[in-house]
Amino acid sequence: MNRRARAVGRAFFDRPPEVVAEDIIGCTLFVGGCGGIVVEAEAYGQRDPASHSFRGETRRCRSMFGPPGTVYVYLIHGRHWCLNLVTEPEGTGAAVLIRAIEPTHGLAAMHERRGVEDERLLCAGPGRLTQALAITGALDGLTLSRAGLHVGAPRERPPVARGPRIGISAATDLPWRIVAQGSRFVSRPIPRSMAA
DNA sequence: TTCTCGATTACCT
DNA sequence: GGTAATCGAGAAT
Repeated sequence: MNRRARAVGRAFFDRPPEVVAEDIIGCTLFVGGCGGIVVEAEAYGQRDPASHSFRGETRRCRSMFGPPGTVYVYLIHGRHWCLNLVTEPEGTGAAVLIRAIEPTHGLAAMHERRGVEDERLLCAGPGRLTQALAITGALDGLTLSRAGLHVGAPRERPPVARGPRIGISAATDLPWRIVAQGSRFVSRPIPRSMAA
């Protein structure tokens, strides 16, 4: 890529999470000169028992109830940060979890932060992605622009596949995990038997 | 105040 | 394949 993609507007996030999760596949995501192409995302909706917002607004998930385009970053298992982007309907705790990108820019910095040689393992997983991009809880609650996050519209929309979300114990029947079909940079492929 | 467990990852067998 | 690491949020007491 020789030129930055046009940034998506607030309207991009003014849609339900399952729609944003699908449309963000193929978009570019950059932070501080590092980033790449989004290849995996999950939707978390209102009244979704797998979502942090299911039990209402708490100190941790307060950012999920902010306006669409708000950044929600939380710590999981005491060591990994996970990056979410809030969608509409505003105030209901709907968001999209960015799980993996195909790294294209700032590879040296990302390799250094991750400490791995294999390019495929740089950003394949929510915790790996945030480590590679140096995203922490300091960004929680900020808008995309204030957080220094740049989401760009895709040049072309890749074919996607849907399947059940990973690592949850509730609402496992919803096919709200979206991946770029055939990408080797996803955290794990969707089993053919579970594809929706 | 204490206890339990998690939208994960890396390392070990 | 199994499991330790590690710590904060939320539930339970």
